[in-house]
Amino acid sequence: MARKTGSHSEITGPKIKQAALELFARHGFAAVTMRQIAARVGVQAGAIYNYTPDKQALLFDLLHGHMADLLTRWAEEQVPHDPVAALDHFVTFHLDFHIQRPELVFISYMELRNLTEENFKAIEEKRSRYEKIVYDMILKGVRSGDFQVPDAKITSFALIAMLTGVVDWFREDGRLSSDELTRQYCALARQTLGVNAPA
Amino acid sequence: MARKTGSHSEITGPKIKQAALELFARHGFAAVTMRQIAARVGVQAGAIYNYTPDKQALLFDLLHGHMADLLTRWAEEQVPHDPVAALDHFVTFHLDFHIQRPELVFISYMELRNLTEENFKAIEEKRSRYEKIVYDMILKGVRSGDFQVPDAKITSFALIAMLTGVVDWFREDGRLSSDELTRQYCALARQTLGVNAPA
DNA sequence: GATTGATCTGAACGCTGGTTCAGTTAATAT
DNA sequence: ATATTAACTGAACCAGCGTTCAGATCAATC
Repeated sequence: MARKTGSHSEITGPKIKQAALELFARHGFAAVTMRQIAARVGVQAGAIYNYTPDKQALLFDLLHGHMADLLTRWAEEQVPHDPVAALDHFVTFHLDFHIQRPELVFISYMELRNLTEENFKAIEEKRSRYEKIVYDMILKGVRSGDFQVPDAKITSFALIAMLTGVVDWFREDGRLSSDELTRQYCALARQTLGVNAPA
Repeated sequence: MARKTGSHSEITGPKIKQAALELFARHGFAAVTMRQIAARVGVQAGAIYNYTPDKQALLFDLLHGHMADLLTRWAEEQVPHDPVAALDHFVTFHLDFHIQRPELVFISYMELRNLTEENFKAIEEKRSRYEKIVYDMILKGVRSGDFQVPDAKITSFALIAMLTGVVDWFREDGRLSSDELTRQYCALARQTLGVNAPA
């Protein structure tokens, strides 16, 4: 046997990415073998190398695509000028985007150390760009007097951490709908940033 | 050659744990080999098996010890009755404890999936106990009217995430001292929990 | 200073890992 | 129908894995 009936690169390629994503998320990059990925696609291990130069590239493509997607989507957003409205908008966007891709979020945090140095830098650069967006947003609100925080930098980290941490426990079929979740977190974020805080 | 000069189990044992901790934190459990751990201790791989039955136990001991330590320390704390003071006290304790053990915190989150099911349950049980402490603290403050939050459960997750996230970026030799950090986060946590929020 | 037990070496075991590639088959174009 | 190309198999390669263990050496005791 060799080529399978109905085999197509437009099919197999994405299938491999998806299989790799799921397995990396569940067991971790280092613990997953090329043969496991292949088995999930229904193919032999060697076939994967028609689609990726090596295992490392498989991981990098996932992470890089994720970050690129995040930045592109944000760039397409129409951000309100009012700082409080902008905060709500960001919280909604961030939760929405991350909740839809729990596995990618997971491995983007967990598997950074399994990247080569060069690949790591590429991801880190994009991550910093995103963090700067949050930082700038907070700074703007602080300057306008809408936000009141002990330290803008710390608060930006804290905000991202508390938002992104949602993927650790949120389930679509759980107690809260994603709409409710967003509403709750908008309120929580406002409090954290000291909206309406006593002067 | 066989036994090394100056070899002692009281020395080698802890050294192995420490080496495993550092390497697991840096490269991930699955990516670290017994030979790497041994090399760092200055010993052959076989010698490790005088101190641990296998690699899995090495990981579990680290995680289990960490969680046990956390719960024990907290049990020794004298928690104030006033909800706001209790919050400050918790934030201080949590940051302090976690900042002193960044590697353990790291692997306690990252390497859970590399535990056997049985070992995982043991850790998870302790983790839940800790989360319940936070949840109860928040609930108490909400009932007394000192805190105002959209949802106590969500807020407990958000609080833990934003506090624990500190180990991702905090460095002892950075811009902030750990004292300043604690102060900032106490203020931030108060805001997040809606202390002094308008009714 | 001889004996004994704790501590470690060094080599080996069986297995599995990522990766390669010559060969085979399905799809496509002629 | 035939030729060509794209997709995949299956087997192999070798390095490295966790783990074991007989034997060597040091430290402690008497």
